[in-house]
Amino acid sequence: MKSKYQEYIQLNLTQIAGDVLDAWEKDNTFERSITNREGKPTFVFYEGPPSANGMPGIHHVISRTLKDLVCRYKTMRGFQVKRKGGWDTHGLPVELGVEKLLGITKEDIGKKITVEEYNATCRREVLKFKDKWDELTQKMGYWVDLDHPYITFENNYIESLWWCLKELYKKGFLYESVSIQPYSPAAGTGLSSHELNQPGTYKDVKDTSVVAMFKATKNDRLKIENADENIFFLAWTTTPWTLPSNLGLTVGTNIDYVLIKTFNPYTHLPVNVILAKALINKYFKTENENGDFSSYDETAKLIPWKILKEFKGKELEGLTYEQLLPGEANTLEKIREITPGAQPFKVVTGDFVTTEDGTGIVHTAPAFGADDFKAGKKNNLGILTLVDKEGKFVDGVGEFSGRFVKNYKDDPNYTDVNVDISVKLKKENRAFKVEKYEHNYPHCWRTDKPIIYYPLDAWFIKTTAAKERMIELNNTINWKPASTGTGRFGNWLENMVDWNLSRSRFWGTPLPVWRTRDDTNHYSRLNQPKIDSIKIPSYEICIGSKQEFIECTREIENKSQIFNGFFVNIQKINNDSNLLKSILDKWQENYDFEKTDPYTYVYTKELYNLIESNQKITLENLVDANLKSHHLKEFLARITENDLENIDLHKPTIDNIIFSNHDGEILVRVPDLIDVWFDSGAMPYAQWHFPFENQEEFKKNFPADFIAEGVDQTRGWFYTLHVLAALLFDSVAYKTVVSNGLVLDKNGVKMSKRLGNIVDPFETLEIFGPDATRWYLITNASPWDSLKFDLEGIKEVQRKFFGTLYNTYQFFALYANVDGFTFKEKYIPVKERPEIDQWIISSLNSLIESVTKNLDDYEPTQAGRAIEYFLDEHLSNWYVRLSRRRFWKGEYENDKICAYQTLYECLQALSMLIAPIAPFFADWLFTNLNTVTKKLSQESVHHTDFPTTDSGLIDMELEERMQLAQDISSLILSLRKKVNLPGGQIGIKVRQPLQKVIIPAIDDSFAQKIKMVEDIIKSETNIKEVDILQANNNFIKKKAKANYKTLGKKLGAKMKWAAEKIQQLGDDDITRVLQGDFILNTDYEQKKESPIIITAEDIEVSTNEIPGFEVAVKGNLTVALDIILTENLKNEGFAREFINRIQTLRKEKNFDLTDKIVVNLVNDEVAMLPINEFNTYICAEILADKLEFVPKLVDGITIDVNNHSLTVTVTKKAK
RNA sequence: AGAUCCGUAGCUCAGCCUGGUUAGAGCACUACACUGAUAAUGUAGGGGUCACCAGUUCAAAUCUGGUCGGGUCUACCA
Repeated sequence: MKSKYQEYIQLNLTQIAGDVLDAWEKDNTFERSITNREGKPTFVFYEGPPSANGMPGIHHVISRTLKDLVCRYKTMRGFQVKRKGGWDTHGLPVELGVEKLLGITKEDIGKKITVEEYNATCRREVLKFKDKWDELTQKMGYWVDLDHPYITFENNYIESLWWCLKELYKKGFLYESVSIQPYSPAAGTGLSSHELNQPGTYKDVKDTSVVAMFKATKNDRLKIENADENIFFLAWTTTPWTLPSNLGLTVGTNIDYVLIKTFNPYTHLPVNVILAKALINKYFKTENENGDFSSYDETAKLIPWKILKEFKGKELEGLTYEQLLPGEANTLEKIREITPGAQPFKVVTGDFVTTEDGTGIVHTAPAFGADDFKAGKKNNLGILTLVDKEGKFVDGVGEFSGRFVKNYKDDPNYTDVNVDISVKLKKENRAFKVEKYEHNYPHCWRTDKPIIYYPLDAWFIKTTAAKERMIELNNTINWKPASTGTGRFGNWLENMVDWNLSRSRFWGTPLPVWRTRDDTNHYSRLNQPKIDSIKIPSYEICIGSKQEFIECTREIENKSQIFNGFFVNIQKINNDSNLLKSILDKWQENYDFEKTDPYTYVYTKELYNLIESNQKITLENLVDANLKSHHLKEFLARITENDLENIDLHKPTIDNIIFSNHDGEILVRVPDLIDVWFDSGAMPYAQWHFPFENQEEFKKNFPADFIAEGVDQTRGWFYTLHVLAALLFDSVAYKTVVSNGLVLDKNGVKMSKRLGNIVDPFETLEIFGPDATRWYLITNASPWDSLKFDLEGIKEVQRKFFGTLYNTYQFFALYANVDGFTFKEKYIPVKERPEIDQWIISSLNSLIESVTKNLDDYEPTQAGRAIEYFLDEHLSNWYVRLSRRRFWKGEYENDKICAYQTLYECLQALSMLIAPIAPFFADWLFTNLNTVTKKLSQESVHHTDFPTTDSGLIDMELEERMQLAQDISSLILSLRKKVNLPGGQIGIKVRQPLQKVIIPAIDDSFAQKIKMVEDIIKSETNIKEVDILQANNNFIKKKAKANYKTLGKKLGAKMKWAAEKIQQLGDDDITRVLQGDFILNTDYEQKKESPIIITAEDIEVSTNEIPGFEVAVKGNLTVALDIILTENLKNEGFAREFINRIQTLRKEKNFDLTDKIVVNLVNDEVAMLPINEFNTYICAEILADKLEFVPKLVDGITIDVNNHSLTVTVTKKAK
């Protein structure tokens, strides 16, 4: 045990952190903080996995500080808080990084580089910066288990994901469907929403837009005089290339439409058009309404128009129209070939229609828009995809066939087909307005070409099936801030769509669905999408575990079917193509595929071709050719138990696994991978390899009590966690979620590598230390507000908060070491200590209460600010300042011990209170204190219990009194500064004692309060007496002010008048108001008004005038200072000034605090009187044994006391 | 385009929920003081159209509606 408190020369936060970190590592402090709490209730925290293929930034420090502080706090509150780390390792960012590294594009994968090599690179690259992350984690003091993290690419992890998927599959929540997705014809690939949200993808472009005229077919409902013929629906589009694929027009049910008689501005033919009433102004000039039709010709500038009729959208529903751009490829027959029974070319209703743009009638091409697709499906419009995957028109679209809808090939001679379409429509009297339109349109970030929306096959999770339940569950979640939960997240849930799960990529969790060749698949290869959703082909299995590779059982048509798993040796097939050929030959002998099975025929022929031309054969080729497992037995190996351990569940290994059913039909895996968000959303289960292992562990750790991430995860991780918990376990995944805001640079701009305004977290931690950095991040702004990160702010925290705390400790250590205080004396009950001790302990307990409440509420900013306030305003600037003398004066007896015990308690409590936010400094402070006193058995502050409030020690009245003392002292000091002395001198130094201060009391209790703190005021301001003027004196003048709150309610409009009146009330009137009723409008009878009666509660009384004194006022507090300096006071002032000079000399000479000294002065008339008069006092202050005047001094030093020179010697007395 | 957060002193933020009197802190700046905690501290000063507009009200930084600016998320935009 040390007997002395460690003292330091200078505060070095970085060094403290380093030392403490070493100690933590040596003592396994983190591990023990968890094992210590074995058997205690658990507090469950989930770590959102970061991706380690990028460097950590300062913004990671904030969310991790937040997570860490909550976990540390809960640990100190007695919970066991396990924190498993994790790594997000799949996904696009990783793939893109690797592609950049290898200098390849997606198309090269499988060609220039094998999938195997590619994935191996991803696996290697993904944890590239793991060391850096681990370093950051440690240096910033983030306690998380780095030794047993979950890693999303590990087999066990993937297996759990598969279990989840199979559960969803069994419930019918996992389905395949065609959907309209962003697609880049230039790159030949679909794009994820993530890719679409890369910076710079949305660009303002000018496109040719056209308002097309769809001619209505004759119909009774449209039978209108003079308008039976030539009725057109106007519909606007910015993508004229979608017009040949048009199959419907969508109107809004409740939108008002009008039928207008006018002329086509291009052809000048009389037409009647239908559009939304709200949009008339867009196409017609008001002044031309009901213009002259008869004189109109093509030279006329003004086009007359008039409204013939109005409809609601509902009334238009079901009307039909003539196809706009008929061709061979889009005849009704063709449409019905693809979508049997389709009823296209009619008006339907949809809630997505607005009157913001266009005409209020939406041109609907189901293949090229998600809304269109939905509308098409709902109304049986059919589907037409007259543009192929390269982005050009297919055959049979007349003169447009073969033309690219945008310039995808960088053809210098490209002419815009959209313009040509518009021209054609103009000529045919089918265009009402053609113009360039500037809008924001997404582009493929890789090729910089505009994307199109295109139907693609995809797998979905049917989140919409549980929408209501998910909203219900969300309402039980504690969101910080609440608005994110109800707003951003709640809204998102309300507008939920099914989760598009599939990704056509290479590095990710494979979708574990195997199926037989089915003809619908061929559809898509023939460039037509499947329309039937949720259609399960006859043989399809979803694999939920590795075990099922050996054998998977599935109920099909009420029969249990067994599927066996095999490895396919593709290499052998390719090496031994003769063997394959002979198998094919033998099989073909017995069948005439050309007649019985045209698909098999086509694909068998293709397979022969491949063999003959010595090209690579894939598994797909074999399955297409309809080969069965018994045909291929030479190339297959049954999967056994022994294999299971080593199967890599990634591509391409997994794609070489097939299943066969009892007929030998082969099932191959569908090519998709799953969205990486599924990886992270399933971490509650997958991190434990649930349900294959750790079932108990899982139960104890689900759902989470708390998670926290950036607000950008709201629709990312927070959403996927929520979806999976709701669908799989009908539960929330987390009870509290804190979403923190962004970290911006000091100018409020988002940090990005591009702008070079990134703050390096390592450098920051190195320079300022982790504690100051964490404290700054937490207290500067609420976690959910975006934070303008400024290093100056950390500096301020360092100096102001940690500097002050360090100084306070240093002060304590200095004197405690002198006096040998080690808390060995009996504990003195707080109630028996001096009032100032009781006060600071009361404040401390109030602080504990507030910190606890705020941390329980996940409001760390408030907690931190409360601690700052306490330390600065209460402990340092008041308690220590006022108590200073108690520490260094007098004997080591009761009062001094009280002071030590009190300050010690405050420091110890502070070390605990700040422990969650500033873990290193807290432990440093705690250990410095505790190694000497051994008050607590724990070796680390993080193993202690968080302080609890002792409400018996809180004395609100005392705290109020002390506040009063502080305010009064502050007023007196300001008066001292202000007063003018006769000699022209401004201000009186605090060292110069003054006789008295006068404080008028509004009432008796106020007087009583001041009385109780008068000693403090006297010593703090160096004043001899405090004169309290009782309430009922005649000396002071009262002033009244209206209480707007109470009076406002009573008086309303008369308030202003009353306020002025009250302002003017004299002393007597005020007294009467205070004593009872008072009528403000004395002339109410004359004016026939009702009397305005005011009572004590309606006015606030203050005194701001004391005749003959200079006064200072703050609120209802007034002080007046007596500034007359008597000889006696002057002498004392002189003595104190002299003390100050000697003390400075002591310090300059580096004497110890306890050194006794001898002081000699050269005889001096001026100094003689005061110094002799206060000799004893001076000696006590400066620790002098002797203070004498002598005639002459050798080596004397000249000092200046109140503008008077003195020669002195100060010598240390031999011990 | 929708949702959401933000806009108060040169800077960082309180105050807004629950309307009320002269809108507060800290930093920075200036001056003066204090001093055995001293790279600390105190006092004073300058510095604000509380983004803008309208409304409700006796009274608006605060409540309501809108506009503008900034951030973020989401998006399928005809």
